[in-house]
Amino acid sequence: MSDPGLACCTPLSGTAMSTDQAEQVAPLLKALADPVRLRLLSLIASSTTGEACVCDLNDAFDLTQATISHHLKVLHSAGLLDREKRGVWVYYAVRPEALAAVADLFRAPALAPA
Amino acid sequence: MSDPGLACCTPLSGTAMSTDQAEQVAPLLKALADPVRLRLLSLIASSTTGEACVCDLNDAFDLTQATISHHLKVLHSAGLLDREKRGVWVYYAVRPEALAAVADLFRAPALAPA
DNA sequence: AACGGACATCGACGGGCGTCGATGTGTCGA
DNA sequence: TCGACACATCGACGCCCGTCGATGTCCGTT
Repeated sequence: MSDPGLACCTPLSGTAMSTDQAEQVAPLLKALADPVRLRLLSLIASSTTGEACVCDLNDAFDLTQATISHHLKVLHSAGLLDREKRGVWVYYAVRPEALAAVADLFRAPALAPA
Repeated sequence: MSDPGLACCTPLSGTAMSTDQAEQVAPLLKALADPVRLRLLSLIASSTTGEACVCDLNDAFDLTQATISHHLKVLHSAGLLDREKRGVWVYYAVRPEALAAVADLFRAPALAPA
């Protein structure tokens, strides 16, 4: 053998993302990686008051109320949405810090070097 | 009934993400929403030459070569990685434009209004 | 107290995804 | 030419995820 393990190695400088970091960030991106949840987030963020109640969001999709509720729960559990119950209705609002954290992810040197 | 359909509506201003947009962006985020693929991207981006061959990446994980190859294919198919074969080895390099596009997503007014 | 509406939760179903071992393809060296 | 290596592809398996209908919980109204 010609010991090929030596020839191809460009040693990968040290500032790469750790396994723990990756496993911490992936769920956040997984929560965003769904067209329905993206539109939900967008609808809430683009509302005049910065928040929206479930009944509004429900009408924007051809999906069951149970499904919308599930998606909102995913976004809320991921820390992307705030949830506030007022009377009979429940209002969701985006958490700008969470979105900013995601945006910074792709400008951090480990992922966007130049 | 008190016609509750009228009371809770905060009309959702017009600049929300369309269904087509959401279905176009979701696959990109889905490609990123995996801890292994995040680390792969990070390892490649943080290498001194800006690229890495599969044999290097393979050693960084406790996964089969087939699995790493699969993840690299996903990232490549999503337009996040460039692929170049040189001799026996295959080198992958990040496409900064694709990452920038993702970063801009979360600074666009539809998702990050303030 | 009783009814109805808003939203969450539950259980189930189907499809997609991550992982694997095995095999195929291309390249280099002996 | 033959063998070894780097990497891709191919089924196959198990599991998670999106969706649904049905049901539960809370609140306001009458």
